[in-house]
Amino acid sequence: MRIGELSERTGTSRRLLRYYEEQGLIVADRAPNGYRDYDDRYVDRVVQIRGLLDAGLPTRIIKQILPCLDKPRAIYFPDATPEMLATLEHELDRMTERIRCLSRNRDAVAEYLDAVRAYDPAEAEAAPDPAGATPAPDRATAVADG
Amino acid sequence: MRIGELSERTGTSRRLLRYYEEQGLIVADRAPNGYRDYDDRYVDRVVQIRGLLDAGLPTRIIKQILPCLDKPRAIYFPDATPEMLATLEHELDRMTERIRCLSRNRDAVAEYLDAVRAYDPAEAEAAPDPAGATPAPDRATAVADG
DNA sequence: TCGAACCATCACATCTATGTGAGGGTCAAA
DNA sequence: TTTGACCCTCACATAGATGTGATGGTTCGA
Repeated sequence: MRIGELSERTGTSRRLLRYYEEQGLIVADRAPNGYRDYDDRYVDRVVQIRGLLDAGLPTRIIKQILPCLDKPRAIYFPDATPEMLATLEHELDRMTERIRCLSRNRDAVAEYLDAVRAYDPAEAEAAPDPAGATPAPDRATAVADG
Repeated sequence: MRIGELSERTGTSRRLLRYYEEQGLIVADRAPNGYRDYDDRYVDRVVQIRGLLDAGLPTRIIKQILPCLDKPRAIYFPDATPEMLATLEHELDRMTERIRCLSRNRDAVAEYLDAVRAYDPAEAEAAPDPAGATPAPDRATAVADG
């Protein structure tokens, strides 16, 4: 497929797809006319890249870990230089730490939202209504037990 | 404590501490001479901010979720505007997605590293040798993809 | 009293991931 | 042949997190 289709299927601008290529995250074949030509599996690959970027990893690290993610990976073993392995171990730790931090905070936010949902404004009669008069917020309805 | 000590205890530059304040993530008391004065609990607070930043959350979102993280939080319920709750729910989803993505990739990297560690070049000598011939090649070229 | 070590604000620089637009090819359909 | 929808490269712009330096005030010990 060409860059426009990949862009649509991944929700990623053409500009960024070219940028990822420039950063060495993806490599595109070229049609005789110079157009980039992408394999189907690039859809998943790009989505994965976007997820990692969104999670805070820089392209230079993503570039390092991407080769670990291909399934038949044994062929890469001889490629692994000691520095690269050290980088990977370090990034592994950082990812674990990120996950821990995110999980902790996500749980806290979830707990907060649960508590807010269980909070009945009728019980706090004099509660001010700062944003508007709508008494029923669209999504925040009773999830907790009544 | 003053900004220098907080900087040392959190491993965060003074510049960034002022930046976080500018972004509304922290609020410092001021001594009569104008110096910022921080409570002890700011150490944890700043570390938490750094963790969230590292995990890819922008300051504007961190600012929103930080109030959810204080333990005696009931007083915030009436403060929660519907838009803020919607933002939080959305961010909750994004955090969950980030965690999922990070976990998946971390596991893949860990699996890769385990495999590399278990990989004994001596065994590869007798085994089908995919690319290189010597036990310690500089860089073997990955042959067939797929 | 002096100098070192803090602190303040302000402004400019940098890096990374992105947007946007200019100037120009390719190609298929009207 | 023209038009419109693609594609190319190149270059400049922006936003967020961060570094660095200028300029000057405060504190404290020698």
